[in-house]
Amino acid sequence: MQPFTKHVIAIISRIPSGHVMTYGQIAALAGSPRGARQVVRILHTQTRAHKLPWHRVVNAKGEIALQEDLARMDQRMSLESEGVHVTALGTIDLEQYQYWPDPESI
DNA sequence: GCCATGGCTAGTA
DNA sequence: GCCATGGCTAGTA
Repeated sequence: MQPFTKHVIAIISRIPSGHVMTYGQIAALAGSPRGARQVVRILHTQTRAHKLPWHRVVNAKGEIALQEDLARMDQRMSLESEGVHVTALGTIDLEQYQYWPDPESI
C-alpha cells in the first residue's frame, strides 16, 4: 500500500461525526492535489477493511456524488442522523459542515 | 483502462 | 459540457 493511500485512509477515518470533507481536499492534504479520483477509488476498496466513514465525503460543490439512488439515500440518511442537513437535491452547506483538520495533526 | 473529480470554457437568457 | 489528471487494479504476456 502506497503512502498516499495510507494517508488518505488516516484522514478519512478522522472526519468527525457531523462533518464532511471533499475528495479534492482529502487528496490535497494527502499530498496529491490532483488525486481526487484516487480518493474515490480508495473509498471503494478500503471502506470495509478500515470501517471508513465513507458517507462523510462529498464533492467540491458539497454534493452527494453517488449515482445510484439507493446509495444516495444511504448517504443522506447517515449524514442526517449525524445532524448534517442535506437539501432535497442532495447538497450540503460546506460553509457550515466542512471539516478542516488541524494542520499539526497531519 | 477506470473513475462517487474538478476546474475551465462555451453558449444560452 | 468537456477533458486532463493520476494512483490503482484487472487482466494479459
